[in-house]
Amino acid sequence: MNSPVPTGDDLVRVLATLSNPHRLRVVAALAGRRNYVSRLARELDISRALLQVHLKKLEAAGLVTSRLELSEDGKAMKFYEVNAFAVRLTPQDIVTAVQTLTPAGQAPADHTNETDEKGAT
Amino acid sequence: MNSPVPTGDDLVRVLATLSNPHRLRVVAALAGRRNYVSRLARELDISRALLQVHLKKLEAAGLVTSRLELSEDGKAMKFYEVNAFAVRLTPQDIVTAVQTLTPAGQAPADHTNETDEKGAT
DNA sequence: GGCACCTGCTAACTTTTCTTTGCATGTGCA
DNA sequence: TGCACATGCAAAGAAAAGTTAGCAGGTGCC
Repeated sequence: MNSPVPTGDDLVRVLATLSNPHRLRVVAALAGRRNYVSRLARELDISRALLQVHLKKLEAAGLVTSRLELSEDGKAMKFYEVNAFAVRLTPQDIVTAVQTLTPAGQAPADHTNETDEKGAT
Repeated sequence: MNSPVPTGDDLVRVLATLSNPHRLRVVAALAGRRNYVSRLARELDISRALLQVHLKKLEAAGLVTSRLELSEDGKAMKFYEVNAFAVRLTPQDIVTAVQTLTPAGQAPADHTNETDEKGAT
């Protein structure tokens, strides 16, 4: 894990991710039961391509997790499930979060491909 | 008030509003003490025009309130203060919120100019 | 082989959001 | 009058996000 306590940048990322109706619906759908991409797309009635993009964002924000599995008949299926999370948003929480916000103008670190680096700095 | 319980659309609006570093900083700054536009702009070191746009969004989302006041020396100053709010975000909360989401493709009602309509429907 | 499933990618387009620039108004004061 | 400080707004450009369309690959089965 990166940091046990979410930084301001993390918060921004999570909020940005959840501020989209499609993604909200995806999370809600997965909260019931895990599902694989094609089926979820049919159930939500959106294109698979579109769903894939949203799922990637959700995963990048750490809100869902994917797992590639092989069904009995040998087909590759990517299952997604929601991670447990709980964000509280009050003015005071924001005061705290802002303290760990990357200063304007700088890139807030890319959490896209981060398995688990352990730097010895 | 419109509805005591925030609808899914409200949630999306709030999250979209708070998913911006500038606006997060504004909320944090106002959480300490209320302030007027020009001064706040100087303190946050952003242009007044930019701040104004962000403040409008925050107000539209119901997160801050503005009040035009006249200083002792007669100058008009617009003070902003944060409203108390508390949003909880868990998968389960999202399941609930999604139930009151405007179906895709439709306009989610414009809360921009809403003083306090009381419809007799 | 042809069809029905599954995944993954990207180029291109549309839409939304963000930000700057510039000008308008008003006050008080030297 | 000219300067400092306050507000407000809109046009226009730049950047980011959302969406579609089309292609690739793979498996199993009739």
